[in-house]
Amino acid sequence: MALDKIDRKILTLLQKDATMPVAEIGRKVGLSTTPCWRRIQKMEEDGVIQRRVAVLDPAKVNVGVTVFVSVKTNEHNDAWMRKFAGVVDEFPEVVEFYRMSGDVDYLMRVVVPDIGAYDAFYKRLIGKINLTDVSSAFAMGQIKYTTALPLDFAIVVDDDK
Amino acid sequence: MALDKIDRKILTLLQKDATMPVAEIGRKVGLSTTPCWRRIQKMEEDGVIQRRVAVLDPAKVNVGVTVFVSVKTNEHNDAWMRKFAGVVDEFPEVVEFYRMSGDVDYLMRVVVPDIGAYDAFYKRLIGKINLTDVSSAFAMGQIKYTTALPLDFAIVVDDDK
DNA sequence: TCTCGTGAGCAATTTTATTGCGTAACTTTG
DNA sequence: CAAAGTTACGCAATAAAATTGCTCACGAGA
Repeated sequence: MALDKIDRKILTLLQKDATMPVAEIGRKVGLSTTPCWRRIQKMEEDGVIQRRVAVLDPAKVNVGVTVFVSVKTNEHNDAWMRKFAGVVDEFPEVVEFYRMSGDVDYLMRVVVPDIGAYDAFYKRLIGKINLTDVSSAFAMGQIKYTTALPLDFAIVVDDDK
Repeated sequence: MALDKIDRKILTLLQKDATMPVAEIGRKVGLSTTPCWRRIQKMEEDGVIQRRVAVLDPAKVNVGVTVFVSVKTNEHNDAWMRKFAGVVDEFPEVVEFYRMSGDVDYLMRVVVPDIGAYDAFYKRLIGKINLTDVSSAFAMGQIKYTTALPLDFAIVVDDDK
């Protein structure tokens, strides 16, 4: 599952634009179409590349507002966590959800059109599961957002190129 | 720029899997290839669809740890904000960056291999820009992560279908 | 040196994307 | 009410890209 320099170049390109023809990717990384294609296939099979998706403009689909919701709880057992996860999964407004260390127990990122919609979401959420300590922080603006992960840390075997 | 029910169905599919052939998308939304293709083109031109990207498995590229970094500052001017934004842009580890209301001024999501790498990142960051009040919260696990935005709020004109 | 395993490339072949053209439904206007 | 324009559809042809089969070259180990 190790990635060499060419693999990482390919991934860098695909993280930016997954519509680029394999022939062009090959050209950019110094490979002909076939071996380049095979490398991509392998990375998909290995699960390094999970999927290819369309990224939409949040404002254009009317979810320009991001809210970070912190949750503290007393229920520190696995069953409750699963239930919470299940509930959250039902809400498409929740685009990210983390179990945290430290001060808060869970953190989620929620996208909505405006404050009013957030309030409606909030009511629906607490209707589905009992949450005691919830705190919401509104983002005034998204300065950076990328789906591209840094590849500088990827495991490498042979990296002389 | 309004989206009807068919457009939203198309977007739902493309947000899940952008490799699906247009013919198949058309079949699923009850349209032949051409009009379906034209709708997709239009949404790309309109910027509703921003891009198509490959999504990688964080663990497989060795950035399995997410850290949320909160920043408070006294510098509440536009120039400083731009500088900060510029600095952050240089760091591929920072995948999201928000200007916040309330308690903290900025919030960023950082992905790294481990605590040690986070510390190294932190040192590099504060070497680039003077930050006084920084607080880091580690995620113990990612329970949900999706690039798919909810389409329930999208602006609609004619939605009788 | 011989043989095997790994990657590369060329040249089909198959799949998809893209375009040209004609038709039907709905709207606007005289 | 009908003519004319606009919009969206579908079929069929064309162009582009993905995918596969086969062969060749290189380096490691017997």
